[in-house]
Amino acid sequence: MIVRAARELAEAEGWESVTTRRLAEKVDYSQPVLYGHFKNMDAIATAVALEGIEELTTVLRRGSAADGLRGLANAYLEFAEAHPAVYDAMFVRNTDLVFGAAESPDVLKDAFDAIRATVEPYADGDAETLTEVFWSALHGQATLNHNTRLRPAHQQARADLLVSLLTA
Amino acid sequence: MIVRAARELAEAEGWESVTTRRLAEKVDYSQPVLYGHFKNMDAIATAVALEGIEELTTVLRRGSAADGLRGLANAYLEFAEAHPAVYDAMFVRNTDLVFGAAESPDVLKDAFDAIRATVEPYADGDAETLTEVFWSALHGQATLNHNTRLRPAHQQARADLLVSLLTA
DNA sequence: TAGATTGTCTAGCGGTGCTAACATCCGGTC
DNA sequence: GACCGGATGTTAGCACCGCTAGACAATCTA
Repeated sequence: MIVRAARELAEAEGWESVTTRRLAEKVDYSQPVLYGHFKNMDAIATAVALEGIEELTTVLRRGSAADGLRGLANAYLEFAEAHPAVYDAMFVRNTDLVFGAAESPDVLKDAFDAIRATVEPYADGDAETLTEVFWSALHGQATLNHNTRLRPAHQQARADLLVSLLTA
Repeated sequence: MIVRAARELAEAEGWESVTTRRLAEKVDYSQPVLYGHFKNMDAIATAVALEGIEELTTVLRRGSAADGLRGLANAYLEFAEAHPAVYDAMFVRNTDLVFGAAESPDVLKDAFDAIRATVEPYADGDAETLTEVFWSALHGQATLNHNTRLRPAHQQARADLLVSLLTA
């Protein structure tokens, strides 16, 4: 319930508006109650991030099932554009989530595996590295799209060109 | 002088530690003096960003002169790693800088041109889009490297693989 | 010399994350 | 049925934040 409120508020007004007081008001409790459920404010954002990663994994699987690498890329970029605040919590804001390690939460590994499964056929030996490169490229496009540091009209062209670099 | 202090403080302790009070103390003035020189806190970060973009442009030119596309990529990633706070101000934090438009500051256009000049020979027609894609890919690697969301030991392998995708 | 301008200060507003101290209810025990 | 302890909630407050109003001194201009 707290997590849902945080997500809605972040998506509506950005994370800088997600304060403990406003969150408490939204869930109709007093402020210190939040600290009974979460260690601090960042832990709430982390919970939103984990939720988002699970959702991303399913849309990636669906996208790549429908249209391979191109479907994967489009699904990724569409998710980032549709849920920018959640995406921020996942991959931009600092969290204490541990990525790419044995002790990482399973949802993180699942998301990474979803990408790797689709990228693997195009790898020349080192699938792990190509997965990281492809993911990074998508992540770069997602974040730079978001704050209009790239030409908005050419988003699909960029996605297509990235895919063609791997498939060519 | 304010800009230098902000940059040093951000690089030493992160932007969340760059407060008007600490900044004022560092330059040995009282807090309101800052607002005589800058509209607000974000404007100070923007000034740091512009400084950083100029520096990035020169290291990119030097890198690509020495080693072409590979030199460009390495120069970019090394700059981001060496000056993470400045890089944040440039491309991660929200600024009111306008990218990719006619009214953009010249330093922004120069930086983009530095990348395009090196990428262009590998473009199949649309150099502008390939430049955006390549830049996005570098940016993604830089940011995901930074908060250890990729395997630290494989940084060079990722850069090389990205370059090989264009040159192959 | 009188007045305007410039530069800097102290003080304070409303907001932030977070915590200590106190109230209140609710389930289990004699 | 009386009592007690642990949840679960509260109010109040700390130290900090960005930012601004108003007072004051120094300097420049006429």
